[in-house]
Amino acid sequence: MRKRRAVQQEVVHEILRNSTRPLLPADILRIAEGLGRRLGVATVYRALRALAEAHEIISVLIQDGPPRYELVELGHHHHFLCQKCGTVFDISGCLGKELFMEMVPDNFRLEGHEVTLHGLCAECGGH
Amino acid sequence: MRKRRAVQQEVVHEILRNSTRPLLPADILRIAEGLGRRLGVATVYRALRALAEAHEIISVLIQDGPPRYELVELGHHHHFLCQKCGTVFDISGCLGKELFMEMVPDNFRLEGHEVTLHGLCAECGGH
DNA sequence: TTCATTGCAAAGTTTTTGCATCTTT
DNA sequence: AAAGATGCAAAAACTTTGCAATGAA
Repeated sequence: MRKRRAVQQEVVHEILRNSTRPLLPADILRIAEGLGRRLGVATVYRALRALAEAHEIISVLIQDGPPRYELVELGHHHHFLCQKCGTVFDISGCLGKELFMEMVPDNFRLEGHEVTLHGLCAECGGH
Repeated sequence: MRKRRAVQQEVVHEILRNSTRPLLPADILRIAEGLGRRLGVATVYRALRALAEAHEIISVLIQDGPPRYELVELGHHHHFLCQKCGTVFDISGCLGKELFMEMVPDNFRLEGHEVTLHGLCAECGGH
């Protein structure tokens, strides 16, 4: 595995490491700014692409929005989008790959799955 | 419900109706071209937005690509992305909302869910 | 005629790339 | 010095908007 010496790439990685939810490139820029680290947009996108290729992060696609990124080391989990406040929550726990096997057409090979739930979070009046 | 008189919007709707999988705006342009119907890009995007607002179509987000669109009338189902050829297949059948209930944090309200499977399709060597 | 729809081109967003400069080894 | 990382600005990809022309009622 390649060593990641690059200073700014490390900043991106660290920001993702300190987040409890998937982040947008713009979030990363903003957070870096707050930390006093100035990042160029290009650097953020390049770092995200490099990290994604190294399988250290994955992109999370949520309805009607650009991709967000989070660490692979968080492990397999899913997401919940609050339709009111727009927050994306990490959901721990997974029903298991086996369950999805039966959905796959014959002769297809299932490599993975993603589940995105949506509704209202507790804050926004879930109950 | 508003009547959709617009000719070109109807073309977009018809193209979606005749598709067995979710389409990209670019797919729609290309197919329309093949049908001898010339559509402006703007018209396609406007039609898609109008149809989406009328809840006649939904957007389907797949890893690493812009949104694709398909008819709501296809009913609740999920998708399979072939990682080799990039085709997105409609998967009939759903495990049922109940299964996902247990994944939702307390006090959240679950409104819906999406499942995206990925792997290899039969053509690409699933087995 | 009147008003919504359409196409084209301009403008907006978001992401990528070219290139000169700066770092790290 | 060599190789790679970075920032900036230009370019590219994708989507939306302004506006004059068109088409349906």
